[in-house]
Amino acid sequence: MPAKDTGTEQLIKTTAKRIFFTEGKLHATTQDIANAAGVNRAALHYYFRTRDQLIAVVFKESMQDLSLRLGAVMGSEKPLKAKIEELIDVFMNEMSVYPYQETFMVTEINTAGHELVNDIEEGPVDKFLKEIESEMQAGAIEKMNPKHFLMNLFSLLSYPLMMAPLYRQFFRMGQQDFDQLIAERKQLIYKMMFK
Amino acid sequence: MPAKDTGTEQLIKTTAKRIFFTEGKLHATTQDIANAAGVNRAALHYYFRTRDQLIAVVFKESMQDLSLRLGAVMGSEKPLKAKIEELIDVFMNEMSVYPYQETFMVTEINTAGHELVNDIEEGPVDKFLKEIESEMQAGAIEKMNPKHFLMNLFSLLSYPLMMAPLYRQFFRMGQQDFDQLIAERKQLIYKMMFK
Amino acid sequence: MPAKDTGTEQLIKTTAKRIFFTEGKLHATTQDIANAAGVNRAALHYYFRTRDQLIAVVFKESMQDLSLRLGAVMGSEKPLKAKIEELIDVFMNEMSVYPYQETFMVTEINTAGHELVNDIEEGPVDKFLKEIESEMQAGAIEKMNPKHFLMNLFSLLSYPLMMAPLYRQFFRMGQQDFDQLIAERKQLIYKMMFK
Amino acid sequence: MPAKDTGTEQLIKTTAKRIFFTEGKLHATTQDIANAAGVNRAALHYYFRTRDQLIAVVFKESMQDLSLRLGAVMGSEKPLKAKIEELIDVFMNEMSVYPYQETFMVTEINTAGHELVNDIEEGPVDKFLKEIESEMQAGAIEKMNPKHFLMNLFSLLSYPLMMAPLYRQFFRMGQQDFDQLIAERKQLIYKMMFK
DNA sequence: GATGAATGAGTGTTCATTCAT
DNA sequence: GATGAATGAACACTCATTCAT
Repeated sequence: MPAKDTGTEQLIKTTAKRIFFTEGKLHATTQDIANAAGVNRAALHYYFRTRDQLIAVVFKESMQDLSLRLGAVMGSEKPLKAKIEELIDVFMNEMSVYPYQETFMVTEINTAGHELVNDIEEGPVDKFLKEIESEMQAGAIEKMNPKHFLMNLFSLLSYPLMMAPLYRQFFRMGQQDFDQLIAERKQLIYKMMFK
Repeated sequence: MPAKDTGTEQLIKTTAKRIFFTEGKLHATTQDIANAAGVNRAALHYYFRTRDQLIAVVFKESMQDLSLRLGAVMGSEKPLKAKIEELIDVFMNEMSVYPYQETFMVTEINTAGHELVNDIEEGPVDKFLKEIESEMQAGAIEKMNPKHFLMNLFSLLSYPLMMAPLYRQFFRMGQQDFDQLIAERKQLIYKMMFK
Repeated sequence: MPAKDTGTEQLIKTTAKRIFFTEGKLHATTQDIANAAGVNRAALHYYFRTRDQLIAVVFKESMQDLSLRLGAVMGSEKPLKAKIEELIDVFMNEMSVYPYQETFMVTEINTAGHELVNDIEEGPVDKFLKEIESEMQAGAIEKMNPKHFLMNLFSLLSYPLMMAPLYRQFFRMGQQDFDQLIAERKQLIYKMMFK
Repeated sequence: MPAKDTGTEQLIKTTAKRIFFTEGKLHATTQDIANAAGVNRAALHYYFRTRDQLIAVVFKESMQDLSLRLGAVMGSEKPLKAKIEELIDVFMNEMSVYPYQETFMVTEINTAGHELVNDIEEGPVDKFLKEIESEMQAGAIEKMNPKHFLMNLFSLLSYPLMMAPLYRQFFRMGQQDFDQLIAERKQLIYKMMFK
C-alpha cells in the first residue's frame, strides 16, 4: 500500500518559505510555522526531524530553484546583453516575491554549517563566465576577472534591497520615494555593466 | 570622588563587538558574551539592564563610529576622486576588522525596531552628494541620482564580503584564492565608479 | 476521538491548592509545585502558560467553590438561625481543610490585580441580607446595616485562625490548648450573633 | 571616638515601615527600600546584615510599639468600658496610619520563623484579662474565656479592613461608601462587646 | 499520517548579598 | 559610615524535541 500523500509536507515547506522569505520573520519558531500552516508542531518534526533540517531543506530548495531559473537564462542561446537584461528581470522578480530571501541566507550562512550550494550545476555558470570573458575581449565590457562581473551584478541588485530600511532612514525618504528609486535601478545597473 | 571605573563596562562592550562583528556569532547569548569577557552574566545586566539594550548600545556606537569615520572623509577638502579612494580604503579596513558587522546589521534591521541611525549628521552626506552631482555635470561620472552612486559604491564593497561563504562555494574557490579576488576589488571598484 | 485527558492538569491544580492553602507555602515557586506534583516544571507552563495564570485559576476556582457552598446555605429554605449555624459549620470545615486559604487571599489581594470575585451571584447574598434585616426588625438581632452582620460573622470566624501563630505566642498556649480554644468558638460566635 | 550617628539606620527603618505598612508593598525589594530612603542598597546590609533581619527588626519594633501603646491603655486606672473604648480608638488610629501592618504580619507569620512576639510583657495583659473576667462576673459582659473576648475585639476591628478590597467588590460598594461603613464600626463594635 | 502530552536544556532577568575602597 | 562594583543562586519562561497513541 503506497503511502498516501496528504500534501502536509509540501504545505509546511511552502508556509516556511512564506514566513521566512516573504514575511521576513527570520527567527520564526517551529510553533510559528506550525500555526501558520495549520498543523501540529509535532508534524513538523515528523516530516523534517529537526528545525535545522527543515530550514536546510527550505534553504536548499530555494537556492536550487533560483539557480535553476538563473541557469536557464545563462544557458540560453541569446546574446549576452539580452541574457544580462533577463537576469536582472528574473532576479528582481524573485526579490519582489521573496524580499527577505537574501537576508535569510546571510544570517543562515554564518550560523549553521550548511553546505548551502553543493549541488549546483557548473555547466551553465562556466559557459556564462566564458561568454562574459569573450565579450570583454570584444571590448564591450571592461576587462576583469569575469567572476567580478557576476559579483558586481548581484551586488548592485541585492544590497540596496537588503539595506532598504537603513537607506530609507539614511536618505530620509518615504517608502514610496524609495521604491521609485529602486525601480530606477534596473536600467541603471544594466548600463553600468556594459560600456 | 569620581566614580571608580573598573573598565568592565567597556570590556563587555568590546567583547560583544568582537563576538558579534568579528567572530560572527550573531546569536550569541548573554552567557556567551559574559564568558568571553570573563565576567558574571549578571554583570552584563548590571551595566546594560537587558540583552537588547546591550545590543542597541553596541549597535549604535558602531554605527556612529563608522559614520564618523566616513563623514570625516566625505567632509574633507580633497577632490572627489581622492575622497572615493579613501572611502573605499576606510570601508575595507573596517570590514577586515569587523567582517560580520554588516551581516549583524542586516539581521538586526528586521528584528528589533531600532531607530538604527537616527542621529547621523546630514551635513557631510548632503555636501558629498552635491559634490558627486557637480562631478556628474563635469562629465567624470555617469549621470544619475547621486544616491544611486553612493548605493552602488557600498553595494560593490559590501555584498561580496557578506556573501563570501556562498561565493566561495559557488566559484569552488579556496579561502586564499577568494581573499585574493576580494583584494582586487579595491581598484576595480574605484575604476567602476568613474569614467 | 476525544482529547486524551491524562489528569495532569487537574493534578497540578490540586497540588497547587494543597501547597498554597493547606501547607501554607505562600511563596511556593513553580519548581516547588512541579516537584510536589511529580511533573516537569515545563508541564506547568504547558497547561497554564504562566505562574500567575495558574494562581489565578486556583484562586478563582477556590473562591467560586466556597461561594457556591456558602450560597447554597444562604439560599436554602431553613430559618435564619439554622442557616447561620450551618454557615459557621461550612466555614470552619473549609478552614480545617484549607487553613491558609484566607491568608493566601490576603496576600494576593494586595499584589496582583485580580478581579478576585467578579462572577459571584448576587442573588443568594441579597436575599440573605434581606432576611437578616427582617430578623432585625423582629428584634432577634441587634439593629445595624446587615453588611456589618455578615462582616462580623466572618471576622469572628476567620481572624483568630489567621493569627493563630501570633495568638499562641501571645497567650503562651500550646497547639492543643489553642485548638481547644478555637473549637469553643463555634458556639460562642453563634451566641454572639443573636440576642 | 564615639561612632557618629548619621541617622541612616533610623531612616532605613522608618522608610521600610512606610513602604511595608503604609504603602502596602509587601514584596518590596531591598532596592525599593534603599531607593525610597535615598541610600545605597549596600547600606541596608551594612546596618541590618540581611533583608530578613531588617524585616525582623521592623516587625519586632512595630509589634513592641503597638503592644506598648495597647499595654498603656490596658494598664491604666480607668474603668474597663473606658479602656475598651480607648483600645478601639488606638487600634483604629494605628490602622489608619499603617493600614497594611496586619496584612504584612499575616504574610510574615507563615514564611519566616520569626519568634514574632517573644518579649511582650505579660503584666498588663494578664491584669486586663482579669478585669474582663471580673466584669463578666458582674454581668456586664457575656461569660466566656476572656481570651475570646480579646480575640473577638481584634477580629471585629481588623478583619474587615484587611479584607476591604474583597468586601468592596463583594458588596459592590465604592471607596467612599465603604469608608463610611467602616467608620460606623467603631461604635458598633463597642456595643457588641458589652451585652 | 498526525497529534496531544510531556520534557530537558537553556535564556534572559532579578535579587540579596559581599567586598574592596 | 557608606558605596559602586560584581556575583551566585534562583526564577519564570521558551523552545525544539520525543513518544505513546
